[in-house]
Amino acid sequence: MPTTALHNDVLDAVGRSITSGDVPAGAVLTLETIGSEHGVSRTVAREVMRLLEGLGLVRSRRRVGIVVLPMEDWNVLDARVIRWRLGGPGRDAQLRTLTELRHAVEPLAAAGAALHASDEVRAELVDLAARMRVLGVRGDLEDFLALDIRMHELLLRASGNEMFAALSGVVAEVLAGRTHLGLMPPSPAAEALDQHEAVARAVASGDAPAAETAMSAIVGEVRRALPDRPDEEAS
Amino acid sequence: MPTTALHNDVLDAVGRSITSGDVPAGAVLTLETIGSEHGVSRTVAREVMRLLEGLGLVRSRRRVGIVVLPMEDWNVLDARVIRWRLGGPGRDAQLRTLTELRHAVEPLAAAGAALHASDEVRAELVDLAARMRVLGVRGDLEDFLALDIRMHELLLRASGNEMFAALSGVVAEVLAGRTHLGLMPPSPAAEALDQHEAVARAVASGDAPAAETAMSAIVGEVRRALPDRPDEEAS
DNA sequence: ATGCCTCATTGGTAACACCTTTGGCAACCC
DNA sequence: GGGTTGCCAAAGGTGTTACCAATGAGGCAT
Repeated sequence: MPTTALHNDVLDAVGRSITSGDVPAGAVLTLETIGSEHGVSRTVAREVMRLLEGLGLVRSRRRVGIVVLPMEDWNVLDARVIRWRLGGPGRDAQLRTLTELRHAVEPLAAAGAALHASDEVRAELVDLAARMRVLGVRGDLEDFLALDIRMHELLLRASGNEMFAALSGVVAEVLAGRTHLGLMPPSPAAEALDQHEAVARAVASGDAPAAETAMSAIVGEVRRALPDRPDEEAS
Repeated sequence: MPTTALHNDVLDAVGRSITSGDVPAGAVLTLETIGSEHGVSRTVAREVMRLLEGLGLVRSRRRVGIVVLPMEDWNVLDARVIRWRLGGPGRDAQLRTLTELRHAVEPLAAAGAALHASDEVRAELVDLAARMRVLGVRGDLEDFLALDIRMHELLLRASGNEMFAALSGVVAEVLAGRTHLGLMPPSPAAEALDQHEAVARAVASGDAPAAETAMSAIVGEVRRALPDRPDEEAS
């Protein structure tokens, strides 16, 4: 809860209604309707609108109102937009594109971590991988998830690239969404546990290429486990 | 020019002063100072502050004011933040991290384009690569840049992943920054021209792995050409 | 068609009341 | 005396209302 509840509530409500497609592109809102719809004054409706404009969801034009923009204009990399879309009807497609993004970024981030991580981080990664194995074989999905998130976050933050680090929240949300949506097997695949340990070992020993390939295997596996896109070649 | 000039001017000014480190983390502003500093009312100062808050640059707290946040909290993937940082003193480091991001994303995007691009896009890519060779050997950097940007933008947009597509503006800015900052040889390397043609051919023929490796070569080459990282924080 | 007018709606300002938090100050207890 | 507690006042964001300016879409008249 960064700011006050008021703005966030209205922002969330309007943002969700747009990203869900409930209010389609081309639709026109006015400050008046936004305000009265949510019981706030025109001033805060304007601030909310500014935020939405900053996210590329709408564009305000004089005399006409606040027009909803098509998806091409959205800041789809923004954490709020991602969260809204993950909560809406496009959830599956969103998970797919995010997983592809992970596939692009996380291997390189792991390689970077192998080069730049502090000794503390290297040690924690090894520890995390070991504990993940324990929880994994036990089938304790919820606690496993927490460690999984922690591990990926650590790697991204230690990558030496703040662009990658900025994606750690997104990755966390993808991981959480995956297990809470029942897209995980009852107990993580042994291969996944192996690969997590491989990444931790590679980072700990500063072997960037090994970290990259191991991480690539992790994400690639997940990607394959996801519902295939309609027109993609059947694997 | 998304919104009105007024907001953008103030937003740019304050955003730049923060991202440049001119106003350090922990510094405290007030709506009053922002407003009077830039000759605007408190209301628009508040809207600007909300935007900055949305970008993770500041956080407003009652009774204390608007505190500048450390870089870890910034939305470094936002186009505005990137633009500000590219114009500031951290430009070189920013170019490095962005190039790493390109290295992560563009090969996968090219592979995606090989699978999903329309026939028109495939044809345009081949045409672009051919014209790039002509301009490249001629040493016409400015026109070459335009085609280069167009080609990368096309690939990202055709990748079938809106996350990748959302990065096309960023890539364009990196490419432009690179040539305008004199980081390009007087005439593009022959190998780069070859690889661009290879990408175009691979996408045209639907060969995703070839497109991926060729694009990886393009970005990897650029990455190597960049000044090696100067041990992070050397002022 | 062309040009002008109207008016809805955003852009921007000002003044106000409210609420939260901070920091000081004093009282109080050990 | 020193530290804890409690109260108070001011600072500054939060939210509202009222008001006017600018603008551009659509209609109307020529």
